[in-house]
Amino acid sequence: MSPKRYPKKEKCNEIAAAALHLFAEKGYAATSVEQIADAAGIGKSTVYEYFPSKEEIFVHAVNNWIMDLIHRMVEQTRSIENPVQRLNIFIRTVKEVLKVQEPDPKKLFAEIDQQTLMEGGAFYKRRHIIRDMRTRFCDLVADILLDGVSKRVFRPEIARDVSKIAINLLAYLDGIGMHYLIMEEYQEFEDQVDFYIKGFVEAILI
Amino acid sequence: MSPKRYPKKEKCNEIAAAALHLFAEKGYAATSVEQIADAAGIGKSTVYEYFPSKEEIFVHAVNNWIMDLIHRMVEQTRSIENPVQRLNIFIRTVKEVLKVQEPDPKKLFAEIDQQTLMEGGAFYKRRHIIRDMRTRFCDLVADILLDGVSKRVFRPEIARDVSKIAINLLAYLDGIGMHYLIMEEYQEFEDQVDFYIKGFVEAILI
Amino acid sequence: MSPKRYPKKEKCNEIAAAALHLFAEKGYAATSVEQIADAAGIGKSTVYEYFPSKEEIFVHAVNNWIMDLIHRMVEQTRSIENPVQRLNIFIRTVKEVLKVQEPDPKKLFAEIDQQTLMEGGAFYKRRHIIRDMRTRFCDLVADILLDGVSKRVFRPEIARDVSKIAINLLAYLDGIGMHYLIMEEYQEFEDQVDFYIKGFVEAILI
Amino acid sequence: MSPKRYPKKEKCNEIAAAALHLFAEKGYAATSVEQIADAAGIGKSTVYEYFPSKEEIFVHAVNNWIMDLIHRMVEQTRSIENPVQRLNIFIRTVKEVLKVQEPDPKKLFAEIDQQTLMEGGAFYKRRHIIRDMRTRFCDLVADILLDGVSKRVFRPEIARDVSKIAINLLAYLDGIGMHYLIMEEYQEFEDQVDFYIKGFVEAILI
DNA sequence: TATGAATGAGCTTTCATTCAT
DNA sequence: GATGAATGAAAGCTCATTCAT
Repeated sequence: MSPKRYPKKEKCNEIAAAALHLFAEKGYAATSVEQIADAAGIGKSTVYEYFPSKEEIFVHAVNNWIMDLIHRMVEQTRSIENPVQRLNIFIRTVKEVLKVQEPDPKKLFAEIDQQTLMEGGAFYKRRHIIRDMRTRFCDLVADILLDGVSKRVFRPEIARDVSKIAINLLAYLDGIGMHYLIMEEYQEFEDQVDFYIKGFVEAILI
Repeated sequence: MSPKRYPKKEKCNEIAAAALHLFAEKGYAATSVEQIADAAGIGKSTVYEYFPSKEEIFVHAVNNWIMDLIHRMVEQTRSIENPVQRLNIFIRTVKEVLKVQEPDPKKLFAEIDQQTLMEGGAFYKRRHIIRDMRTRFCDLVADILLDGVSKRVFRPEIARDVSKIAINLLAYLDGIGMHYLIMEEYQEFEDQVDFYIKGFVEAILI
Repeated sequence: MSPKRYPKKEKCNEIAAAALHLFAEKGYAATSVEQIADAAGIGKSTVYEYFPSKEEIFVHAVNNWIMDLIHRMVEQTRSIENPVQRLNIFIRTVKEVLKVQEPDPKKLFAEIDQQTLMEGGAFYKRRHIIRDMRTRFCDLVADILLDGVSKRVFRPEIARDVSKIAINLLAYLDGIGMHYLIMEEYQEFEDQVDFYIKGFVEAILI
Repeated sequence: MSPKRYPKKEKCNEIAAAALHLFAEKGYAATSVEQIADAAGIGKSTVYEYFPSKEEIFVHAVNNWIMDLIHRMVEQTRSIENPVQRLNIFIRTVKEVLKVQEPDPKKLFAEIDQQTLMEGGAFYKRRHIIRDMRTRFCDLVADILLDGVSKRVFRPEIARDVSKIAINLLAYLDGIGMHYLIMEEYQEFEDQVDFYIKGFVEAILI
């Protein structure tokens, strides 16, 4: 609303975006505010005109990034009628997201988890943000599954365990992303996921 | 050979063990060498008699811990004849390992992943150690599966994809551990894993 | 002359007044120009339209405050005929001044002393301002005493030492203000001063 | 007791002593830890081996200094039989203490008062230390006065108000010290005090 | 072997001040 | 006349590492 506020918000996002790349590359601890300032093309102390602390930069940057991610996931899968296709589109979107190189989302997830877990981490006292995000991802998957059940495409008995199934699917995707990040055989990653999903779909199809 | 070498190795392990707990609790970056020395009951500079750097302590500690872990996994599952039971024992051992409180293995895995991924991390130039470990876990699972195939308990067609299946199973276990670490509903963790494994076994049983 | 000049002066005083409260509350060093600007309801850089530096704000603010103080002291005591009563009115005015809560004059005096004494303090190179003020207070007391002598109410021999006596009285008032500021038994403050003054008056009365 | 502790304590005192001079000269805020380190002939970070913060250096330094001051005052006046002489010795010691150039005690008192008064000052949450000190000085004076009363040298009626009298005497000494620090006519300082004390003694002598 | 002591390099953060608009 | 934006300089503090003993 206020005409003054927008440029400030805009710049906040610019700084946060620059920071996100560094955090993904080197991690939170190893990224200095000076590096963030350099990457954003401003002076070190200027950063503090927009954020009260390094921690806040991280939280803001991650928040922006995750919100955008969730938004895209929802958008991509929203209007598709066929549940199997919808599930496939969801998986394709996940794979696409994980394929991005800059900033590498797998590294970011690792960093976020770290900062959520460790005492004194940037998200340690804000787990709720991370939990919310995970919950929303689960809800998205659960929604697709229940939609499939109601359209008599997926087996009716999965309705009862839909939340467990969604969590397990996301846990797998988390884990396999991490695995290939460390193993670095990126080319096999998609095959591997496809193989998993094939079994997954088979198991829930009527 | 040298009679002095043995006590040196012993003490290395003592220090590494003390360090491991701190690394798991607070993370690598937030653990200072002084804290490690205190925990090991020695002077700060004495630590440098046994390790050339903080990084080396981490690598050594993690190495010890993982080697022990793998050894235990192999031991537990080695001599069991029934493939289904063997798989269940494997899963039970994994769950038991993940249940340990001190040092929390889930946090350690997160920290290890972090240090493997991030530029300048302690394992960044030693990914091979972490990869080896993952490979050995995969081999263990693959071994169980192939054993089941050859005993005509598991479907023969899984033999072709045994490596993919093993990787996927471990990825899931990784991911679900992380999930519950962040969501903190520990009590549901075992249920969730059991639910997954039930579907998994059903899918591979003849 | 210039019609613009007057509003400028007005605003200077407004800013200085706002600053004075902050200086009294938190001290010179701990008060930032931003806080002063906020308190004055203007932008930070606008402050620099009216003052060339933070130091100048302090000097101006203190100057205004002290000038007003002296003026009031003189006004209150000017027209009283009876020397004893005049002295009492003077003391009563001092006590009243020291009782003010916002801005606390004792804290201000402490801050002024500090800034006068310490190398690089705001008044370090302008001691003359503070000295002038002290001199004028002394002169006021001396005037009261000499008036009493000439009216044959105070002992004639004090005339010779009138300046010493005045300085000592003011030194005492300074010191006792500070004492009670630190000891925080404000309620006893007036009793203590009255006790002192009683002795003082007895000693100089014929 | 512990043989390790003593050298540490010794060095603490050395650093504190070096710091005291700087604090007296430039004030607490304007003295940087680096300057303290330089003055003590050690590296900046070495200071933090001995003190956890700059504030603690100040508190320690002031504490040492004040304890020594009180000790000397007590020593000087302890064994004197004649109450008038004892009072004079007390005053002489005060004057001597205030005459010291390095570190200037008057400046230090000003700085201590400042740090006691201002929110967030080094002594703000430790007023009790400063109050204790003031109380001990008062007790010393009160002791001298009561001794004089019991020896029938000082008027018996002062016994009732001994505490008030002591406070007033010290307030005066505080104030006059400050006065001459600002006015810088040091040479007149002693005359002025002597003049005051002469009147003071006359008033209490039988 | 063991360590107390020392430190340099680097971090996050603050703030008085400048300047284009 | 007023200010939002930017910043250089400096502060307090941490910590892995070195070294003499």
